[in-house]
Amino acid sequence: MRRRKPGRRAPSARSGGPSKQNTHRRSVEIIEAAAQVFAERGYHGASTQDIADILHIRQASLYYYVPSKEAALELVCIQGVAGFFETAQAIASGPVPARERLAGLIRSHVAPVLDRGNFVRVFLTQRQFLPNRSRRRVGKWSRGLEKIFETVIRDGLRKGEFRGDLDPRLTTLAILSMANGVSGWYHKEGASMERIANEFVALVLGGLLRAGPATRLRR
Amino acid sequence: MRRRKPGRRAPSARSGGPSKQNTHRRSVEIIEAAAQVFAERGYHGASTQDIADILHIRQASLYYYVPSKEAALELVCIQGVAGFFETAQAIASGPVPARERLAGLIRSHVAPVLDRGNFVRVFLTQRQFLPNRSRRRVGKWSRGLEKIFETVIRDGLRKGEFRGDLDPRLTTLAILSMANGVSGWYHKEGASMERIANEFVALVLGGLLRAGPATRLRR
DNA sequence: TAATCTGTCTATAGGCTTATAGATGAAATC
DNA sequence: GATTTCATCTATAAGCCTATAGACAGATTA
Repeated sequence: MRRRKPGRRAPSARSGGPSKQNTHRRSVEIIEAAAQVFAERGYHGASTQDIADILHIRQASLYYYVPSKEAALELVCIQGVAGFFETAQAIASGPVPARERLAGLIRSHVAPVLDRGNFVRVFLTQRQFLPNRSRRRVGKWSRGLEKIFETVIRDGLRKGEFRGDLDPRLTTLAILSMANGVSGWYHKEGASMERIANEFVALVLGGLLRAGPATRLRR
Repeated sequence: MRRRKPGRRAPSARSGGPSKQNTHRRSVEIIEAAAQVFAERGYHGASTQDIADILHIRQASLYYYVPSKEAALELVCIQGVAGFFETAQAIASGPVPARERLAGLIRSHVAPVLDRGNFVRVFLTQRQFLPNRSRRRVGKWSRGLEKIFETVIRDGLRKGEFRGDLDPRLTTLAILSMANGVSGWYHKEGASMERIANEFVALVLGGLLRAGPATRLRR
């Protein structure tokens, strides 16, 4: 929809708004509602009216809490990645073998879909619509996360835990694609997140083939 | 200005627009442009003006070829899945072992990203915005494709090719998530599609762990 | 009690968007 | 040469969308 600046310029920063941070209970609700409609209809497909409807307030009232629709997207996206990076880093630097660290990374990567599914989905699919500045910022976190996975995989390769013929970069992308996909179908499947994570770990580490030299695939 | 070659069509039965199918060269270009902007900006984020800009025609001229923006999305999505199903079915019913059929399914699933990336991406990420009727239709194809993967996996399980403890449904979703993810990063990576497909097949069948009983993960 | 703060409301400007109507000129056909 | 067809153009209606301005009532504070 790509709107230009509508209306005239405000003489100064808006005087209203919740005095402090978005620590208000209501601010949290607003961002949750935004996450929900952005997840359901996409950023451009969602209107601020949709968000207001969920909260049973008027569309204009949103602007008491959030300066713009874009800012709401930014807040949602940030909450969609928040914690991922730190958690992953802690796991990746643990003292256990690479395969266990990778298993931990996978588990911790899919887990947030459970309680922050809307935020994760919006981050994964709508962050491209952020204004340049914040898009680059969340992009960095994203790439940082990739690097963490990749480093663990390289580590496992170097130590001989993993097959020597695999490409660390492509393997990283494959695992992340798999894990990120969960947010798209979790709510439609009956499986628990724990079971999904276990299955993913087993698949990534062991593959489908029954163990034994006779069944290895020729390449 | 900038007129194109005459269309050389049989007299049209309908009032406006190219008489037959979208067999027009120009119609093809229109849908390709739509696929491009829908892939880049999303269905709701793209305007018909954006499509027209690519083609260097006026926004209103699009309506000579396409009755509505929604119809354009439908055409793009249909081309995004077209062939997938038939190809997959042919591979799945082949006479080779399940692991080879699965490998073929994976290869044929990622391949179209090469030459129809925009269509595939739109299908994967924008089909939710189709009007109910066509959304259900492409949804059926989608679920049919899942079923094909799942059937091959169950087959490999039954015949003892695959590990007996894996969940066919979750494994299917994992593999499809992985394969579908490719459309999101292929254009940013240097790897060829063939290499990606090979890597995926190796990962899915063999896993990361170096073969041998000592390295199997405890669950 | 008066003054201030808080959260929400009404009203609306200004812009973008989809889609329709009808005009137009070049090419094809009669 | 006249007529029809094709592909595109101009103009515009009608509607939705974001964001701003300012009013207002209840709660809080001085």
